[in-house]
Amino acid sequence: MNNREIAELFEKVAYLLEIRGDNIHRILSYRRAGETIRDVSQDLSELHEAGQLTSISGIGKTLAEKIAEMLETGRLEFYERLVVEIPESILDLMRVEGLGAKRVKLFYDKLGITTLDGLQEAAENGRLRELPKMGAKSEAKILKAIESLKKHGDGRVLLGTALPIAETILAELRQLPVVTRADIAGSVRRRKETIGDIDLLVAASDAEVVMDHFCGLELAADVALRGPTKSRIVLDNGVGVDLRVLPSENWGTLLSYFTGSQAHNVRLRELAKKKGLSLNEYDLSAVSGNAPPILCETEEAVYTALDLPYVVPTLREDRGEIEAALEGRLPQLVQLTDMRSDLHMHTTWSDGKASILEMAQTAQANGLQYIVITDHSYSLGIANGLDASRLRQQAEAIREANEVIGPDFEIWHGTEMEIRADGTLDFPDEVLAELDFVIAAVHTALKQPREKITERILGAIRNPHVDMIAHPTGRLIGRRDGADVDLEAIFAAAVDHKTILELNANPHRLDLQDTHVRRALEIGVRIAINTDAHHPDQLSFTHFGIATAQRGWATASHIVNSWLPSEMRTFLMSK
DNA sequence: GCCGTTTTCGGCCCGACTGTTTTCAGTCG
Repeated sequence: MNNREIAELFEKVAYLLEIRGDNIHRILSYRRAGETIRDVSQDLSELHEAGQLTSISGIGKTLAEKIAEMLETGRLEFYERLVVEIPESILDLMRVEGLGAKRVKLFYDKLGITTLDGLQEAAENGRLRELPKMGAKSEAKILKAIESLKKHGDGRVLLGTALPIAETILAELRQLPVVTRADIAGSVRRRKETIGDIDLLVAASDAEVVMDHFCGLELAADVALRGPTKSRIVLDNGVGVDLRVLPSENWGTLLSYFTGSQAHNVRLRELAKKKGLSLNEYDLSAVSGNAPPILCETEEAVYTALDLPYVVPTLREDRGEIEAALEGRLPQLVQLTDMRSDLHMHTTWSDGKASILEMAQTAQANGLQYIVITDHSYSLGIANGLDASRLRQQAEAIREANEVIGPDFEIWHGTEMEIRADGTLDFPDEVLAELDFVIAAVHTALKQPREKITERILGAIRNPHVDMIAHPTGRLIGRRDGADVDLEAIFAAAVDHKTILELNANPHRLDLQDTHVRRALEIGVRIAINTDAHHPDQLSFTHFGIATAQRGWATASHIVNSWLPSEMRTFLMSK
């Protein structure tokens, strides 16, 4: 079993224990273990072999034994015993919004409901309302939630989808005269790669006006709840948007609280507690005595009150940032303004939508100093890939574009060359030698067994002409899992051969992902943040890559795009 | 089930909203 499968099984165990009515803290241990394991970039099997499973925070003796059992046997006896007691299909019911363990258990115990369809039928036939604490309204809500679940799934969307929506709504609310402050909070602010709910905070002299406007937004397909300080609308795509209208004198604690993550908040509260303070969304108050509560108008003030340096939202995941803050070793994270290049983009020569010059001019307007044009190579026929002859014609076109754009900007010539299914490359060394920068990538046969696909990529890394591996796992978030590659081996080889690995900034990819970046940097891999733009507009994807790099604790010195053209040349010469 | 500068026991965050109650349980974040 791999990390993801182990994480999922622990999360299922947590739900089953919850339905069974087990101790809440035991349940949370399993749930947190699942969440933590999703964040671990190293393979659990490696940690197991090294006897280091319990070095993962939240994994103690018992859970380490269970992980070992799953790794060695591919099964978890504890889970198998649980599903004898409670049918596995019941877990589907927990995915219905508004249903938790208590009601799911009630439906099972009293009506024998074990499936989503069974629940829908019972609701349609008015059988749920006969149960204690249930009524017609609850029944209708459940039907609606089932419909939404069947239509939209769990409703997680890409950051690239959620962020523009959040910014649009925020901009509209800011136009209301009563609004004095407005911010995005939650996972959008932390720039998580996928988003469950959009969280917005507003300070206003009249909450009612804001709520009216919010619930009446054209985007709102449905108003899920409406209170004096909190409302929630649901959009056509199934995404929920929560709005809280709150006072501004304690904006710092509010923004901090609603930005999360929950795990980070828990750590902050523990720190507060050790100082004899209680931290909630409203203030920091003394646990005993009658000192007046501390109001924080800024987040900086919250961290200062806890004797911590400010922790930026992209780090707030309880992945060691609290410890680093306490010890004064928070990283100086890479910023958008550090970027001087984009090393991966396409033009009309292959499957891009704009000319070399259009891409270059947009990149220059975005503040870059140089770019590399990297159209596809010929075996990716679907993308109109270039053969050696067209590649040489393109070299001429790039020379011409350089003349037009003038001396303040450089257009380099490169390729995004296929690593074919058999591991061979699309161009021979003598063709690659003519290029300024060579990317190699896999786009096909991503389902190959681990050893085979890993060896394909390792082969490319070992080729002295290959400067970078693009989107190393090939994942498309929510659509396609990445290839089963041995990233540890790839990171080690990338260091040995001075091969750059890409953090692809396209919001569908974000590959390497944040946890991979973190691990790669520990090993000493050089990372590039590139847009892989197929259109000038997509050159603005860089900020998604920056956010992901920050979530991977990257500083400017880790990111090769911070180098001057001359520095990059020197590096490439040294390979 | 985890964890420890209150360390091997006893904590483990807590407030808003809804629907069903007649004072609160369930769910969510």
